[in-house]
Amino acid sequence: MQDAPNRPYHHGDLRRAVIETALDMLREEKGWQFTLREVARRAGVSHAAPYKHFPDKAALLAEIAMIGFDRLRESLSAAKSEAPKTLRNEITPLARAYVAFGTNNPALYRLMFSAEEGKAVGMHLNERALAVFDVLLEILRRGQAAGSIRKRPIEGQAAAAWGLVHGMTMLAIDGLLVPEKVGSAPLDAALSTLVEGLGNPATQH
Amino acid sequence: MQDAPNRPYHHGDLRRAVIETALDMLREEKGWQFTLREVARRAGVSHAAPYKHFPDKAALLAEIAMIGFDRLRESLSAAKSEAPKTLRNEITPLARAYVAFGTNNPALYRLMFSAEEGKAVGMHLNERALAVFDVLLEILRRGQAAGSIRKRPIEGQAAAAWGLVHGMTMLAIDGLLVPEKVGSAPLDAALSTLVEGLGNPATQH
DNA sequence: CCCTTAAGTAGCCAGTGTCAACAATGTATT
DNA sequence: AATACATTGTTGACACTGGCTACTTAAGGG
Repeated sequence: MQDAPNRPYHHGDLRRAVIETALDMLREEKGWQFTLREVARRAGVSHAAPYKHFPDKAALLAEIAMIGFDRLRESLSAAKSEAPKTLRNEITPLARAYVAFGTNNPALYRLMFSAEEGKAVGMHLNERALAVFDVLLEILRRGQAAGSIRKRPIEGQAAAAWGLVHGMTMLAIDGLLVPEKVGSAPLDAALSTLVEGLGNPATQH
Repeated sequence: MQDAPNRPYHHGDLRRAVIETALDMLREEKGWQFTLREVARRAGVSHAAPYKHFPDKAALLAEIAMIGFDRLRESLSAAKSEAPKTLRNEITPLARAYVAFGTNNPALYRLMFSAEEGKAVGMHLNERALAVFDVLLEILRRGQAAGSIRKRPIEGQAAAAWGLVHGMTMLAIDGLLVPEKVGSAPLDAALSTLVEGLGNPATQH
């Protein structure tokens, strides 16, 4: 990662580089220490350079969080297109993709739920975040229409699904899904319980 | 909250006072800013006084987290003794008590899952934390024995229940359970989905 | 009366966000 | 082509915070 010694004075595309570097850092997670100076250091640039592209730290973080939502939505959409078996069983790969995103980008996922000063609410009402939620709502809607999912208010079912995957993601990130407590395949177990809860009992699983 | 002007030089029971103050601070949540100096300030002592009772910040935090587990277990046990209707429906008040604990002590709850350097794992394998989990396991066990809960590996069912309540708690703490996304009574909806997933379909709900 | 304990005071040290002043580079205008 | 200007970097510093550590001072017990 040594910079070329004769790297040009002007980086060329620092804005993007800063964001990329920051995303990398958020993938590593070591202790949620995210400092602007460290970003600059890793980007091979002076500690004040990022200020030419972002007014302050919060602005960079906000932008990155939004990118996080985009990527999460992409992951979910990708997972959705596979496994077209039962509509009802489309929930499982979707949930798996969700948790995988979180465990693969632990600090980024935390940032997206940052809770710093209740700022998270604003982010989650942004259209890019709502688009993620829509992937879930859409599946539930179609499942209900096809009769594979219980007829209940979808927002409530969405709450259950979201709550479960968010919880499992957080527990996984924190390394708390240890066999001593939750057995050897906690995610499998939790997801099948979820599917039983959402699914229409009149249909076979 | 003014200190008596002629407060004695020796506090008398500062250790306990520090812990109490810290617990109060963790109940307020404002931005997860927990500094030793602030604790000392609120306890009305000098910023170095706590060091006579705790080797460092981490030690204080660890002790407080353990107290958190004790209190959570107490809350759950209290909720369990009420509502003795169906065994299966004992899950709901238990879950409600869990989420209530989290929302009432937001920063404390976060601390208990702190994830700082994977330190959370150790805490959660401590007997005082396992005691919390046992409340849940016990109910599931009895429910299975009575036939009101599906016969499945309990650790898996526990994973589902824990994941869901943890997720809902976190979302609630972060203020993300907004009607726009999850409707007006997300917790109710999520819990009934959970109960359907755990419950034995042969039994009426 | 001394000596241990528990408190207070002062300060070090390391980081961090941010800003201001300067330098290099690219771009536009004359 | 030459010069002015705007962009985008660099360097250095400031303010502040927060953990932690000496050293000093009060209180209380043998």
